[in-house]
Amino acid sequence: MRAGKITMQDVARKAGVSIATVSFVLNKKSVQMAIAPETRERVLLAVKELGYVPNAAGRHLASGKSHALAFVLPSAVHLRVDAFIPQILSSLNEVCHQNGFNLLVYAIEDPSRPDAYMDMVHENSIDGLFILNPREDEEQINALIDADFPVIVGPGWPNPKACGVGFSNRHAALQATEYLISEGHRRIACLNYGPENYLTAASRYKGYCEALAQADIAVDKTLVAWADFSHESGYRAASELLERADDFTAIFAGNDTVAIGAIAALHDKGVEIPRDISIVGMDDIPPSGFLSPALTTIHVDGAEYGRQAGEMLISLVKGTRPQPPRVYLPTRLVIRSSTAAPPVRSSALAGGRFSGGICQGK
Amino acid sequence: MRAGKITMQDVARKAGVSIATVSFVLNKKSVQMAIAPETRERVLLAVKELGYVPNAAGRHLASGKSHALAFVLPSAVHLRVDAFIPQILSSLNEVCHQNGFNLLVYAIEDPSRPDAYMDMVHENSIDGLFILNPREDEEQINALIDADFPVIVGPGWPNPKACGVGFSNRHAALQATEYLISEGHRRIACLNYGPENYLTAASRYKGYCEALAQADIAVDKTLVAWADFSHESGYRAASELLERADDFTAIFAGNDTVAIGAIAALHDKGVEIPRDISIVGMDDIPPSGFLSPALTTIHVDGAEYGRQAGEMLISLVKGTRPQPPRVYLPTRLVIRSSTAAPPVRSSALAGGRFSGGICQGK
DNA sequence: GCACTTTACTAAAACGCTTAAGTGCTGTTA
DNA sequence: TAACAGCACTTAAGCGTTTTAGTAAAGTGC
Repeated sequence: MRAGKITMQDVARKAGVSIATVSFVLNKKSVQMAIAPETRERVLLAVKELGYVPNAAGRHLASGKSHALAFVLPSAVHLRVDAFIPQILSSLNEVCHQNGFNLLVYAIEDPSRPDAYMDMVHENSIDGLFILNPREDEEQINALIDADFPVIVGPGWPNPKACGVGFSNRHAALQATEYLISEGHRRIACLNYGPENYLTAASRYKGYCEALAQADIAVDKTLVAWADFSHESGYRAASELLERADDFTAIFAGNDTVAIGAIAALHDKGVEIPRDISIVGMDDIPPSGFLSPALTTIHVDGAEYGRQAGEMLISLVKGTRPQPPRVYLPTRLVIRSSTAAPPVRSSALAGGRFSGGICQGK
Repeated sequence: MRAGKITMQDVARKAGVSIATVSFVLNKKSVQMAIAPETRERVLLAVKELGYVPNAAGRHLASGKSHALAFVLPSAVHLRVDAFIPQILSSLNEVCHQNGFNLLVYAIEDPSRPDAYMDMVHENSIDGLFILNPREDEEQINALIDADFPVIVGPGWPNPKACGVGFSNRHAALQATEYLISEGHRRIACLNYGPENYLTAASRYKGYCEALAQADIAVDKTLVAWADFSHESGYRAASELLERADDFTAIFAGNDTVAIGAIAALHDKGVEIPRDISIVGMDDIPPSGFLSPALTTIHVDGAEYGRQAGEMLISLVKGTRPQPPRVYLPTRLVIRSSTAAPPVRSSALAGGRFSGGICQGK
């Protein structure tokens, strides 16, 4: 890169000490080695005057630590369209850099090689892994966890040694669907996001079914549609739903992104929201409060998600098991104006765009 | 991490060759060293049988190459709320991994240390840098470019040696504003995104001014508002605009994100879009086509943006100056339903300044 | 004042790879 | 047949750190 590379050797020479001393001064944490204050100052001065910056590769090789963490996403498409992810990424970025870690992003593109990111582990390019929404069949993940490689997964991951952050997708979907039921809806469609083998999507579907079961409503498969991650797919799935059935009064959407697509579809078909059909989403992505109608949804704090994941992972990398090892973030219902009682009874219920109105704790 | 680390030494022993031979076999590009096919097979077999994966730190130290590229964002807030960025990130992710590079993300959080990412360069943690929307006053960037460190900036970067991808913000804003003018609007408000010293926001503002000038319309500062990056700020700025003036018939929004906020504000004030006020955004983020009304905007291919930036950067890292070194991506106007001709009024026929305010209420 | 700990350092061995320079070969050419 | 070139390797010198083991000098206990 730059012509005259400054190494520890240069600093040592300038300060009149050995490179070991420079190293000890720079890694102050190493208390086992006493350094005279006067020497320390001399070294620090030399560092400043020469503009020395430690070389990452040398440090990496000698210490075995890369000072890098990876954020693994289950799908590149998901990253491209879902506004929930950038919030996680943004706070993860903050936590990492504040703690001196670099942040690698790895979005899986090739579904036939879902664990290609493992190379980063085997190459020793990273010190830890935060895997968003892993599929349960990834045996490699358990191998890593069992080998004490720092990994953060979801809190429901079926390995007692695992550490995780997240929220209960099942419970959140239950909350959303229960709310629709409490408003008087009985014919509630379900618009899933992501393929059926996508664990979070499946959990949300499970929550939907559970809510219906609690209210003694049978799940009607003609009211269940599977979108993928995009707005387009939400639009398409909602259109299909409207063609298949004309008697549902509400839609539970697996996330806000497909909900936005669905709203557009309903709008184009002349359906008025919430007068004719109510819709509730999930995630409370940034635009949700600014739609017309503003979207009723389940709020999850994406920034907190990223922050906690980052902090847990860093603690794991430093050798401390985070306490508690599994964190379920609270989710809360935010009632805005995309939901109301079904057509038979008319009632207006709307919340503000910013506050989101009524909160129902978890 | 894993207990029994396999090194080149192990592979060499197993194949009955020296570690240099293993290295030459693995880095097939190095044609300068001839290897007998039979030996090559033996080495490859040993690699496979032992499950050898090269160690990133060793390779990095010896070669001076980190095999990592960094994507630098000017603001963490921008990342958090702007849906345009994930599209760039997603395709950048793809290009990087296909070419054997890791992708680091660095969003600047602390505006007082805007060049903190430079540490990654000086530490030699990265082989190249893609800086999205850098501020022109970052002298460090020119220092890097002059020192032949691989950097991709915007195509308008004022350094003849610089390589860049992007699109003309000025021209795109011009396109958008010209369209409003061609529809008959004369009183056009401008809702900038980002602070005034944010280069892209300033360029878009410039394009707006230019379009007005071409049509002999004076820029009226009471019709110019500065939001930041978020939907909220767009909402607030549009509200202020409505309070300050009641005679504008269109809004040019600096990006779709603030446009979404503005639409919500107009909606809440009882303004109907596009009947009372037209609005045009910029970027064509994924939800824009699914809003009600669907947003007229300037389309930019975010995925192509990321892909080209990635490819150019990789070519630079490999020592080849990309041809052409500066790419302006096309932008095109996408007309949806948030724009129309201004409300018909007698004074509209006269042209010039309007005396009568338009009916904005109901 | 002798053995001892403590203090403040240094020497040098890793860490795992790349790569320039060298080493025997066999085959070719003058 | 000597000189040389090409082939298929190996040797070994780094790359820039960290860290263990060691050492000289000063301090402490009795």
